[in-house]
Amino acid sequence: MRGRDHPAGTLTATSNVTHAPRRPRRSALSVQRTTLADVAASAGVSVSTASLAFSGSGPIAEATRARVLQAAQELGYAGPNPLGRQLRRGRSGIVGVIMGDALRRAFRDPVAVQVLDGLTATLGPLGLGVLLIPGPDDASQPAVDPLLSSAAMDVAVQMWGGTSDDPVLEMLRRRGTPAVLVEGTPQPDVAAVGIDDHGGMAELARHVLDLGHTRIATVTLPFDRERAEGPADAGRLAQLSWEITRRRLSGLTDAGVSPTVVYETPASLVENGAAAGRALLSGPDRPTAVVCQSDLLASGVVLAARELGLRVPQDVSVAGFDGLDLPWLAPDVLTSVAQPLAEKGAAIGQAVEDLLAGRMPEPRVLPVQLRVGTTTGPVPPDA
Amino acid sequence: MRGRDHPAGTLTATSNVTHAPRRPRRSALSVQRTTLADVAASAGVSVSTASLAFSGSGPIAEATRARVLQAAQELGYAGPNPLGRQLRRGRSGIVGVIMGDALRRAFRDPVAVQVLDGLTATLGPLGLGVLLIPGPDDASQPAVDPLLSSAAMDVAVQMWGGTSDDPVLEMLRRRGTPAVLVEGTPQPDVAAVGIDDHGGMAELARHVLDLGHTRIATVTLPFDRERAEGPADAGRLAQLSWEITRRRLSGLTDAGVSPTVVYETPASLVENGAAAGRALLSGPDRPTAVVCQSDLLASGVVLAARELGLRVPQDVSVAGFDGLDLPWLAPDVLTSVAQPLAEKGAAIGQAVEDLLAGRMPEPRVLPVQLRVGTTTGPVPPDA
DNA sequence: ATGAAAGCGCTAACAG
DNA sequence: CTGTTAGCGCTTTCAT
Repeated sequence: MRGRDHPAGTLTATSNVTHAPRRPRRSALSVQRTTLADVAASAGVSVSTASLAFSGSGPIAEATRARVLQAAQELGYAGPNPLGRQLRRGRSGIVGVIMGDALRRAFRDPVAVQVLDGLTATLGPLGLGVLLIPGPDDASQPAVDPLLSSAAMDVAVQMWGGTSDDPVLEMLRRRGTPAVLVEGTPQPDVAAVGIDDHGGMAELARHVLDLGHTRIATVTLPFDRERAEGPADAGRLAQLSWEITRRRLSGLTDAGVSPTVVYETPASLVENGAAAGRALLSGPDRPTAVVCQSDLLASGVVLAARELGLRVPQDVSVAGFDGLDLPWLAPDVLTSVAQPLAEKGAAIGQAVEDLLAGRMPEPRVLPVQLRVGTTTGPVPPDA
Repeated sequence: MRGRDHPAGTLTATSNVTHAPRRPRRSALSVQRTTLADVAASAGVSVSTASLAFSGSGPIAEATRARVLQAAQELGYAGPNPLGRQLRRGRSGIVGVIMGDALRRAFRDPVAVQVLDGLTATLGPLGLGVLLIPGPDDASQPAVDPLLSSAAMDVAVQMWGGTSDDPVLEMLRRRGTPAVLVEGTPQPDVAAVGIDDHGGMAELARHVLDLGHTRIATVTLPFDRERAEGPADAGRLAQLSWEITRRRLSGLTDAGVSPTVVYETPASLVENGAAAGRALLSGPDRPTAVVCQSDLLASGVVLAARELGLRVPQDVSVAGFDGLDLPWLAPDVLTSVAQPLAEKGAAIGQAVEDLLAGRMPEPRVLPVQLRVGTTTGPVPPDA
């Protein structure tokens, strides 16, 4: 009883006798929208019955339903106002998807796009919609998008999520919004979907080692919100906070590769790979193999190699991660580790469904597969 | 005066004596969420004052606000529940964006992505979020996504929208949702943003004509939801219902080009362009120039030409539309008509803002610019 | 099968 | 500057 008791006599006094009858103020956009009450009145039934006619839940005589629908038709009523329904049900039907990056970059990454596609395909039939929430742009921007703190959403999905003290996760916890973390650090209160980054990268590493390479450089995904660019020294390596980057890197080193250079990029795009490629391949002591943490980065390195007149794989081997189809790299086919992107999206969708049903789903780790293309070959004899 | 609690004796007649006190049923997800009323009680102020403390609208003593915020902090209250706020305000803060295609395809189109990026950049500061709504996949699917009829949104944006009897627009009208139509047929009740397709394509046509070409084929965007593929005969041409396709086509013909073939594609993607290119360039009497309605289609044609051993532009000229940066086509640079993509997104955002303010914005037609690259050249002497 | 009542959580108009 | 009151539009018991 949150404070609204009145002494008996006061009721009339405090009641709205003194208030002039208020004109309901409406949006300028819509002239007095029709409500379910209007429809019910017009059909000569109660609001609750009219509600039944639309929701289909609960018993209602076919004739009555028809009458209600008829009345709705006549009044141009397009169905229950979602806002009222949402408040009543305590559900918005919205899944917030926090992209792993600023949208302009995120959408250029086929990995993000294909996962998002798989996700929407799963969510659509559930009647759930996707609200796009931009991820961290760079460290100069606020850490969490305002939408994250104010938008209505039943569940949030963080695409390649961050660390355990990630401000995004903090905010979601505060709001009590259940979350699915994709490619992040597992946490007890958050559902997790990921792939076997470590295993996949280790397999790729063994492939490259088997070819005889020893001077192997690696080009990585961003380390953190700083998004630095260039070779990472020990100090910088210690700061590596993005889990996906860390796991792929440790897959490589755990398989026995000691990279000559760990080259950090600010984003997983072709141009960043090209920049890395130019830096790595134009100096002295260039590596005979460059293992990249994404296909986009790898294709940039291939482009840079071509630019520098180096033959792939005769002069330098290049490998990526993700297993994208990159026809424009033709005639080359990238050696890569394929991850099941659509399945990943579907798995996220299932996790969302579970959370909505009040269940915490088991962490999912999807398998990956080494796919040898034409961009890796034996170490050059003169190297 | 609906159902508050009153001192036992007074209102017993009208009150719910017969009703057992109900346990409020909550989502299984959240254990009894804190509300503004709880915070207000804890801070010793009224709910409305507490509301003021959060919204910042209206006068409130600094000390009071601090006390409320403090109480919120202690109770772990993350701010007003958006559902309640939305119902009360009659606004959801959501802009539904109906993509021009199934998401998996839409996201592969840099045009859609860059416009979407420009749009979100404008909408973000306005506190508006983007709800993704898939567009029509093909004719076998339902014409409008269920989200369109049930999701809460204040405004809808239809990306390269359809015809005047478009089922999407019909639905939005029924719901009374204001809409922005991008690249569609102008309509009195809908805001319009587009580019000068006709003029741009005409300019491109003149460029090609000036180079001496006469056997000119054109590769077009989809005609309608059917998404047929192949040369369009007169009958098919009469069915052309997507405005953007029509305008770009008429820009070409109005400039004096009579295409040898009008080749319709099911989507604006590289592979569709490649398929068209193979079809157009491998037969006899092949055109000396192929003018495409998008850069993605054009780059597919270039790839097909290379595949067939044809030199671009010595053997065949290829032109596109959009002005995308396609580095992987290197060393070629596509001749194209550049459209201002980010500005387009921003213009859409402004239209949304206007509609929300109850104003119908003037139709916007953004300028385009011919950009001559390396893929168009003089007609081959032997042709 | 239908109706009455309650109330989801919030903001805004108004009075003081 | 603060509190009171009303009610956004709907769904859901519960009683009939």
